[in-house]
Amino acid sequence: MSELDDVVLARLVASDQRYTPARRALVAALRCAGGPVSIQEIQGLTDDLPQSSIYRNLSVLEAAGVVTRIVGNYEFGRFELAEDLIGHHHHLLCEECGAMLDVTVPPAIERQLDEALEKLAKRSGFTLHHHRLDLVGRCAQCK
Amino acid sequence: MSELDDVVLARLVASDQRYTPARRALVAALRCAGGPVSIQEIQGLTDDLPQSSIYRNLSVLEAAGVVTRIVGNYEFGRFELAEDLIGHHHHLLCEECGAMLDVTVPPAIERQLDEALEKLAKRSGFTLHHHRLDLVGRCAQCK
DNA sequence: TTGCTTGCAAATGATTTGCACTGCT
DNA sequence: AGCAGTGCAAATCATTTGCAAGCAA
Repeated sequence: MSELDDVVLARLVASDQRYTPARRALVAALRCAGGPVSIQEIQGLTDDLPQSSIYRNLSVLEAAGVVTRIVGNYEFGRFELAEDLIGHHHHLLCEECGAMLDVTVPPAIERQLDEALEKLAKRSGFTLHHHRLDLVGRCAQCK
Repeated sequence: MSELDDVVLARLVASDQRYTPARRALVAALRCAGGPVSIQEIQGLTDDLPQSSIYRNLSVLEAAGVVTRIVGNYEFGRFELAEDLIGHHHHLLCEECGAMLDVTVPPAIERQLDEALEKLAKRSGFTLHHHRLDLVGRCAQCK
């Protein structure tokens, strides 16, 4: 049981939830993925959990703040571990095959961006919680 | 008939499509909206076009390069005029009410960002086409 | 007339939910 | 025993599509 598991367990307990085998399998699958994964990919990574269980347990994990659900371009939903577990990052999104990969922007850029966005948001009376940045293009395989 | 209509007409013709009243109504609705709008909002903005016509015509307009389809946070799809028609911009996204508003980032920031992202993309063997930046938070009304 | 467009209703596909059952505690 | 978690199948919701009728070139 790794450090990550400890944190996950703590958050589930805080939400009055158990850390069941199915949930462990989901967290393990998300951890080894290099980016947000779809339900189908999760089914491949785990031993064929039924879809409904995947959806239901991902909802529980999301409510506990362990998992984040995002949506790619068109397609369906994708899931990843929460940013405070794996660090702030962004995504490379392949227009050809729909793959999504994690990518980290240099802190200097990130900082400048945050400052600029904060000003912009304020100008619109907007309370900024966070930003989302995707790099859209074509991945190495689809070139 | 405005300048925008001329461009739209030209692109539709280039796609072997007509600029019908329904399509004009859609373009007009998208033009007066201050950001990407949902199908429901479009239904409110136009004189109750049937959903299927809205979807079908938006597809035609998207194929002609006039309209871009994006997807908000969870919810459903949203549509806006193509960036080359209304200019490069980003979105303010309200977590509370789901509203999406256009926002423009200062060119200086935009330029630095582009350079940094281009380097990052190259490092992953990725061909960068464009980027997408959303400011997520709470809008003035939902504060 | 010929073919694109329309509008309804039915089909699709991702996601959610009802319900009976299993397995912890 | 009591309650949360499971898995199937049915329901839901946005979106797409088939098809018959309308309209424009």
